[in-house]
This record gives sequence, structure tokens and C-alpha cells, in this order.
Amino acid sequence: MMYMRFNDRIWSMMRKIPKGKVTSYKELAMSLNCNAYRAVGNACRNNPYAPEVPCHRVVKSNGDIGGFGGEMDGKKVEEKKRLLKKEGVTVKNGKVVDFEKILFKFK
DNA sequence: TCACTATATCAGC
DNA sequence: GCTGATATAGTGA
Repeated sequence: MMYMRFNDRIWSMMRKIPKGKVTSYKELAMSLNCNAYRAVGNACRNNPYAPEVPCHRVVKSNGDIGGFGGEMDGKKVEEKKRLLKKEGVTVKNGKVVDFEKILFKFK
């Protein structure tokens, strides 16, 4: 399979996300290919790295937290929210406050 | 090729 | 505003 270049790229990009900021799957996808939103999420799910690649700083394009650890029901999602809050990102009702302001764009 | 995925977008209500 | 269906890109089997 052509190696995992996409995943590798995704991880590299996420690694650059500064603390206190977030990005969206869409932004990541757009920076690499264009519409591989799902592929980005896939990369995160297959993320072999843990704290090195802050996958919890990646949220949906509308500011929603999305999922985490493969659980979309909750459970780990609250952990994600907690992590973001701890890093300075305000999360309310499962959504990032001032999402556009703290959105980190690659370019 | 088929099925899966931490999404995005549109239609219907 | 919310729910469901569809589109799209990539990986694994």
C-alpha cells in the first residue's frame, strides 16, 4: 500500500498545533489534499503516537468536539474536553468557544 | 473490491 | 435546530 504517507503527514501537522489552539479535520484535509476529511479522522484513529501527536486538539469544522478514542458516545470525549480546557481552550456543551479565534491554520 | 473510519454537507421536517 | 442520507478520500483485508 503506498505506505502511510497521508497519516504521517497528518501526524506531522497535528504535531505543530500549539497548546491552547485547535484545528479541524477539514483544515488538515485541505492543507494536504482537499476533501479527505474522513482520511484525517482515520489517521487519528490509527494514531500510533499518543501525547506527541495531540489528536485532542483536532475538532470538527463547526467547532464541535467530535469524537475521541473511538468512542462517540461520550466517555473519552469528556476527557478530550477536559484536556482542551486544561490547555486554555474553553469548551461548552461539547463545543469549542471562540473556535474561529483559536483555530490554527496550516499554510 | 468491499467495508470501515474521531467528517462535511444537503434535504426534509 | 435536529435527524437522516449521501459524498468523498484513504487504509486494511
